[in-house]
Amino acid sequence: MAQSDTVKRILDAAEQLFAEKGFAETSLRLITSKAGVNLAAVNYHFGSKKALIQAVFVRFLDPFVSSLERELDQREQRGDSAQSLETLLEMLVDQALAVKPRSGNDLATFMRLLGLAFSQSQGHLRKYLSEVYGKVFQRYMGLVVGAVPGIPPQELFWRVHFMLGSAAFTMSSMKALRAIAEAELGEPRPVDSVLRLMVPFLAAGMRADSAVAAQQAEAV
Amino acid sequence: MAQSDTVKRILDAAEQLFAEKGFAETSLRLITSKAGVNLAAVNYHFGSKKALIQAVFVRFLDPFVSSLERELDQREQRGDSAQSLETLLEMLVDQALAVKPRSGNDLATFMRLLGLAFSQSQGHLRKYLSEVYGKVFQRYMGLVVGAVPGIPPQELFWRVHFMLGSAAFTMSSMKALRAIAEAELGEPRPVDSVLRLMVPFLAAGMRADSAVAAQQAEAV
DNA sequence: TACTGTTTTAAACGTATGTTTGAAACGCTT
DNA sequence: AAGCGTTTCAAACATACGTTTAAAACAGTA
Repeated sequence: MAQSDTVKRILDAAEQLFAEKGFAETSLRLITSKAGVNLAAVNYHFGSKKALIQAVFVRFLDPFVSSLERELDQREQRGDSAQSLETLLEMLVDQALAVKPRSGNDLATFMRLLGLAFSQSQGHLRKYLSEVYGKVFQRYMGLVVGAVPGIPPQELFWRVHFMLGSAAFTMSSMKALRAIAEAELGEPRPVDSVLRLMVPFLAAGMRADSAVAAQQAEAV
Repeated sequence: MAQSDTVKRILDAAEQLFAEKGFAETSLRLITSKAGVNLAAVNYHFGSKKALIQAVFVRFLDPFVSSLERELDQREQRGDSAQSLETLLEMLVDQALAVKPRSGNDLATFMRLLGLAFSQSQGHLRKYLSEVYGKVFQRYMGLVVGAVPGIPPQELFWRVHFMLGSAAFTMSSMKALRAIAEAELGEPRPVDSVLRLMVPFLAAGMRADSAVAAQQAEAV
């Protein structure tokens, strides 16, 4: 028969708990009890906690990346190689929104995990991610660079990560922020709408005059 | 005589190690051995590990906040109530750069701790920080809002948090990102330079045309 | 049904952690 | 020098962790 759903239940529980509490703060006992499986199941099916962490990332990142690559291929064959920055950003938003939701898995979980991969990993996970997914990242980066002329590549590198930070932080605190927004402004705005709100913000930031140039202009 | 320097040595070691590895990943034994003091010293002088974490934040955040408040007072008395967004952002950068460095304490450590305060949101630390430092934060944000006219308040609310996200994420991943940047671009850019890179990016994003207006314009 | 490989289970292992303890060492006053 | 409160120290404590083990339960095949 097909493999029991133990593996899937472990991945589901781990994904959710990692996103909530981080890696070190989430114990295997917490994961397995939430998943309703035996403690030893993790080491039996995955080998170790480290391997489980990697497996969680592979499962949620692989479909996203393949989908993104497919979309990039399509646009390339259609010939529209030079795209506006807004189009490129909207494309990311659409891909993120297209990831099929699992049990207790929403967009916020996805983004929070992505943020954790950068801020919490001791080099081991980050290295793995950049090795496996670095190619798509660079391909996308190339299009972004092409859409933002006149900015030195070093500065562009940092701006892309400012962008990533905006997304990761906003999405990971989305629930809390929406509650605050509702209490203060009385307007509950849908999640995907908030995501789209980011597009003009980020696009304008990416296209801003170079920092050095701006400082020189101010000094005059 | 005055209290021995055990407390200071513990705080120095803890500050550096927390910034490097995070809270959960840093053991008291690692801290005390790096500080050259006995293991029990932490619980004797601080009471618990949690209390030590808070003490570390108080020590490096208090001077920063007081200095920031003093600067805000001065500008208020000088009458320049309406300031450009860039000026306000640069002000934050300057205050961060002005914190006097201790042994083995540089700007990167400061930034990483600040980022951890947000990203390690799970728990008492964030609540404590917002209670103690929330007043200055709101005062500063009021000035920021005043510097960005013509944007609906709901959208401004989210943009402020996009900004916050860029800063928090970049700060907490600063070290990792600098390593990547060096590997890919071969150019090690100093930390304060990265900080200043954020100013035009964030300012432009804050001032971008409203999302709805931008979408309508694209549809034409 | 008996056999075989896979999966699950309860229990234990070894290690690392935060914390506590009681005695020793220290610094200061008298 | 004697006394006293404070600080340091080595050692132990209790707990939680990731991992391993060996037996039991299971599923499919002959």
